[in-house]
Amino acid sequence: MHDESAETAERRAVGAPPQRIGRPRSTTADDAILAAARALLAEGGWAGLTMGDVATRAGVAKTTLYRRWHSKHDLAIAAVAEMLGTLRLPDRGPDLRADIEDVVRRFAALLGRPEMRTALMGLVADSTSDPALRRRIREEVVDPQKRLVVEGRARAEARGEITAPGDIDVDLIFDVIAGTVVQHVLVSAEPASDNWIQRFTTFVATALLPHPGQPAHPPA
Amino acid sequence: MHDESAETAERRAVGAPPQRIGRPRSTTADDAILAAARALLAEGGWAGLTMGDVATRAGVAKTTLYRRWHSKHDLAIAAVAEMLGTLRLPDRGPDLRADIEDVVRRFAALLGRPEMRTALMGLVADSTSDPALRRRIREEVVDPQKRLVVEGRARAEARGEITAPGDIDVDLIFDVIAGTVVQHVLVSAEPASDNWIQRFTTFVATALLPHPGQPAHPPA
Amino acid sequence: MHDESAETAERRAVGAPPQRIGRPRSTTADDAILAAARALLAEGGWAGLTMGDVATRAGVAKTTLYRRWHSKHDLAIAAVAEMLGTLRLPDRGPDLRADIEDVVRRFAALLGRPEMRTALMGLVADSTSDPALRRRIREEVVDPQKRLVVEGRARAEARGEITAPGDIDVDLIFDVIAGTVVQHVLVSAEPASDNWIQRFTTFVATALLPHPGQPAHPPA
Amino acid sequence: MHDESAETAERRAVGAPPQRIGRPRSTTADDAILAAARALLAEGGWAGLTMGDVATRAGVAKTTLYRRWHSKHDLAIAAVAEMLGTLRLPDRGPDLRADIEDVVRRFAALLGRPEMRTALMGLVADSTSDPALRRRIREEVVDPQKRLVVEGRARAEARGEITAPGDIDVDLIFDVIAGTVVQHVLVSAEPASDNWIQRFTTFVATALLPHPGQPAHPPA
DNA sequence: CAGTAACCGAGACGGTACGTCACGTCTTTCT
DNA sequence: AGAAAGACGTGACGTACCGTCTCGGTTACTG
Repeated sequence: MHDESAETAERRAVGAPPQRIGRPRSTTADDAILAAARALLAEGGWAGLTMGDVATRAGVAKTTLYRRWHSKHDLAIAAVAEMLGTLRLPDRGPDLRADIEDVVRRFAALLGRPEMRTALMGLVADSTSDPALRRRIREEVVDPQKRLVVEGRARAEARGEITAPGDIDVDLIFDVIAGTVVQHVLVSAEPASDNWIQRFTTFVATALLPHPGQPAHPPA
Repeated sequence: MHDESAETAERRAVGAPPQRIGRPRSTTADDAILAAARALLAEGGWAGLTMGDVATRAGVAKTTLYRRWHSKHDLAIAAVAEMLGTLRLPDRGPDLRADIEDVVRRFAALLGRPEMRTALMGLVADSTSDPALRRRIREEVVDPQKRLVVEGRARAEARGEITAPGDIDVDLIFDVIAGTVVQHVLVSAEPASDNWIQRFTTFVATALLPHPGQPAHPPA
Repeated sequence: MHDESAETAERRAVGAPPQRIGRPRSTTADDAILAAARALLAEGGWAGLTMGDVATRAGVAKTTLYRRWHSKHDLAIAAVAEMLGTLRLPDRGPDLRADIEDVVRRFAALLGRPEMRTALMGLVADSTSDPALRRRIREEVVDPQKRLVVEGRARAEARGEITAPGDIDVDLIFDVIAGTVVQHVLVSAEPASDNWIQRFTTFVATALLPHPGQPAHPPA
Repeated sequence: MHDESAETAERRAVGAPPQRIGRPRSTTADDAILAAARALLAEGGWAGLTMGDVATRAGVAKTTLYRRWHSKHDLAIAAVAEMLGTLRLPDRGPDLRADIEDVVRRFAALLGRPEMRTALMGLVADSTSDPALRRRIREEVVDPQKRLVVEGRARAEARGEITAPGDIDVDLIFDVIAGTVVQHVLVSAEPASDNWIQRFTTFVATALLPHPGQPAHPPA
């Protein structure tokens, strides 16, 4: 996302000259820009995210914007990544099912925010014919979230719910959860009700822990 | 998709006068336009689908194009719907697992075509901030495919694999299959290998038919 | 203006078969079309004269319209010529000055009608880069009006106001009167008030009959 | 014609800061655009004046063009006004007749240029149904040329050819000269030959200075 | 009285220009 | 050297009108 400023932060951290020559970049601009971008995404969708409008609303020149992010895609990735970075598992969960339910609920809530779903789908759409963009999205947006599945697996193992880590296929579980929630919320366009979350959680938990005595589905 | 001509086709089906007054629309233009649209989608992605280019490549005036479809969205929906309409279950499947595997494989193959994934994601992206578009996509593109799940359930019941139709939640199963395949192929950007298809099929089948004696996952 | 029908009329006049084979043209359509054309010119100016709108308002198909006039220009010429054909000198005038004043007044009144000035200027504008159109306008619209000057000269000679016809240069007088009125009404955009008509008439009459004792201009 | 830049020029003239912030407008673009507009008018008439073609030929983007002039009309007015601004009376004329003859000759020469007559008539035509446009044409194109008549009258008075300024009605004389030349050159479509100029000059001079001893018309 | 030729309405068709908008770059002055 | 301002080239948008064409159907004269 950021290019030079990330580089700058790194240099600063290792003790290199902390200040490049010339006027330093405004520290407040970044936040103002991202906030403006999110607001415009929420209001006008992917097409409403206009570089000119972002600059105007952030009280910043277009030049400043492009100095930090090279394109609309870069800016959108930055905005999305920041929001996704806030996803967390709860501190304590009684069992795997509760952890699954929790992550489904949190992810669905995130997709309920218009700026999130708009940016995410806009990026995915453009990435279908742009391998470089697709790679960046995967690396900076998608893959970091797999930590949730990895952590859930570790907890399940610690609790003794599963015996071998191989019993849980992280990539597959992640695709099932993320894909299904996106499909339900954005394509089927139905709200992620408590009932739906219960049904989906049961579905996933049954696939992972197929205890025979458990009912397959709760009543809808 | 079509507006007036769809209405016409319907009228024709019920036996009303099949020919409206005035010069009839060119019968070849529709196919040429849809073919051109698909070609451009495959070559240039969602942004490459330009009304002017579609018209040029189809050997047709832009006005002709707009006479049939009111917008780029309408055109894309028509192109997508036509491609999706070809999805079929195989004539005979030995069991539910084979039917699941088959539909996953076919859907993944369809998403492997660039014109398909490009149009589908472009539409979904734009629909995130356009409820009317979202509704049309759901009605004309998504919902018709649920027939595959309904038919699979009917077969499973006929075979005695499930005892009550309520054991299979059509909407949920559909969202799981469609969402997961899309996420895997388009977002995670990994090919739908045979191995992956097997693992995912096992996952779904286990959730639906949680026989205790069956291993949860085949070796990756 | 009309092409085939003019030819038909000619044939009829010389006694040739008065009726071509096939269905004869609707006799009411011509008037309806010209009336519609004039109405649209008056309402929307030159740009408001749309072949499609003319057809719609006349309750006629565009085909019918183009069968009679080959282009928008042809149609406008027909509409203008019909209106100009109504210009007449009064039956009796006491002297040359009165005849001049009268023709100025009538021509100014005609140019006061929006459909007239709109069509006339639209045609002249397009004719500046279209010699064929310019020739047709001159022959069918402009030159026929010179009869007014010729007739005025004949009357003046009959009255003894001038001794030789060469004293009055028909083409020049026509250009002075027509051009000045157009310039005043359409370009300078001032109304052709009685006072202005008097001043202009005096100007022309003075140039033609330069009696020394007469004041050059009445008080404005 | 120009909107903001005209305002800027004015500010600059009174000594205010001559440079607004931001990138200044290209100084060469204006001339290139007006030259391209004149060339296209000369080649293709009023219909040949296409905003897209002007931009292409001027080596400029269409947006640049619309940033300076809001419409085809604005652009044409600018082009015409610039050409008309070059009209001058000769430094010294022996008498009123020579001044009249000179201005007629110069104006006829100007109308002989296709870009001039095309733009002028195109504007006048469109102005017949657009009062705002008509007003702008009068103010920016027509009225400034009345200075020629005013100056000619001042000279005639200085020479003693006329005793009172009221003997020459500026507006009327202007309409007569401008209107007649336009009518002759553009509508009657005859060249402004020396002979015609002499005859018309005599006509005007006779009306203004009706000396009895002078022959009314030279031999044609 | 059937043919037939030209008419009529409706409207689709290829083409061309319109004026607007967003992108991402460039060019200026100021800090 | 960063920042604000805004002009710049590019290219797509969806609309409107032109003049042509292609239908089904309607008159009249003609053989």
